[in-house]
Amino acid sequence: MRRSEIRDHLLETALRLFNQHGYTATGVDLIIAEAGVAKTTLYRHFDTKEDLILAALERQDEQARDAMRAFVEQRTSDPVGRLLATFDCLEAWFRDERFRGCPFVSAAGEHKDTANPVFRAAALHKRLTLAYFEELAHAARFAEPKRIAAEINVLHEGATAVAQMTRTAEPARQAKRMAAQLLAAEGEGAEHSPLAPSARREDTSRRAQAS
Amino acid sequence: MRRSEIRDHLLETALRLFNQHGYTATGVDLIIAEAGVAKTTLYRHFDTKEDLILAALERQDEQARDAMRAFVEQRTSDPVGRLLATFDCLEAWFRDERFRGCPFVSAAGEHKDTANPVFRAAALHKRLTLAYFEELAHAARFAEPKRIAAEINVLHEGATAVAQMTRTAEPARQAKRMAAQLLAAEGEGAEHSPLAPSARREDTSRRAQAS
DNA sequence: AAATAAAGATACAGACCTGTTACGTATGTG
DNA sequence: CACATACGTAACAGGTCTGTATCTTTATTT
Repeated sequence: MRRSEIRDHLLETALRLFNQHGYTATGVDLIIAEAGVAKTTLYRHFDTKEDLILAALERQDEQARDAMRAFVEQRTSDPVGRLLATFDCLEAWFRDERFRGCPFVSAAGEHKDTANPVFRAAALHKRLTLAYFEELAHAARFAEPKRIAAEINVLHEGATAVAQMTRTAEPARQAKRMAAQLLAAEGEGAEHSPLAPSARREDTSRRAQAS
Repeated sequence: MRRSEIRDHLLETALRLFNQHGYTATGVDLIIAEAGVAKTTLYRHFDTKEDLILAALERQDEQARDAMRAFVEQRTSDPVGRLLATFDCLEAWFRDERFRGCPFVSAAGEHKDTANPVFRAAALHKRLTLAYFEELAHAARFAEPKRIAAEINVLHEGATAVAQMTRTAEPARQAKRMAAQLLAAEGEGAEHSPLAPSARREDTSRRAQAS
């Protein structure tokens, strides 16, 4: 194993254990045992456990957002359809047997101080995710893309929290139906952009019923 | 201080510290120091720290649901208005400087195993809260009270999660607007009950804009 | 082949954690 | 008064945690 491979392997192992047991509850001894690596090796790559947590969160952030982007973009090219497809991505996540709630919300729950670097890393991920929703809402030419994105965001967080407690995938579908209804209502107002509004509205309602 | 008073005082202190720093991060030494009691006293009232956590969660569950009931019932007697008033209760919670996210979601985040008693206590609170929404939705004579309650629930959880990360109260108002829109749309269909539908619809849309 | 860098193994320091034990003190009751 | 009960103080047992120090082994590069 080369140096960078070991670092990657450590991050992947830590990520898995953090998601499985939580951040504080996962000791470095467990991490190195599962990774099959000596403690000196871990501390040569990361100065402290907090540094490891931060690196793991960064990696998780990239993985999660890249995965959603890829999932959504290969699903459809319709902007409104992509906004709705994000909920299918959620559903696939909830169906994963390893799903135990949002790692970033849990990180913020274990490090509640807003000045804490772990909290800030978690909050950054949420801002970047929201920015992606804004990107999609902007592409869909909604009159208020920021508001639409914030609404989608609330539905995402709500579905994730409910799924964390119930351990079912249903909240994703429910949130998707709610999103479809809200987006369809947006299309009816006069404030909507003129770009092919009737076609998109039709398309939206179709997606709302399907899948 | 009588025995029951000490127990109450310990629970209140533990509750405050758990919400401030998290469950694992709060040691019993800190709890007894803040409560001004000896360690033997704590362990005479609670066998283990987990028992203390469970008792604290039970207390928090009662307090939170009682507070929401009281808040909502003194606000209005209109069932739909009460469903919407739950979001005002949320907003007041978010405005509290001590707000650091939902303690039950955090508890579930620190004890991710569904067999863990702490997780189960947190999940129970969420089921009871959902039952209250169902009660309100039933009183509002919606055709599908369970679905309505689940939707309100998703919006509550979403607003809470977003507020946890942003530390603003805005998500409560946003979720309330979304709820108002969804509930108003419910009233328009033929599946709605015949009991004074137009009056309630009017009332609902008014609440949606106000406050 | 020698030199250099990285990883493994092991032990341990020092702090912190939960939970217990022993003993003294205050209060109220028979 | 005698006794029971509850709480306080203090020390500590036993474990776990993060992080370090020492030494050996492996692998790569020159």
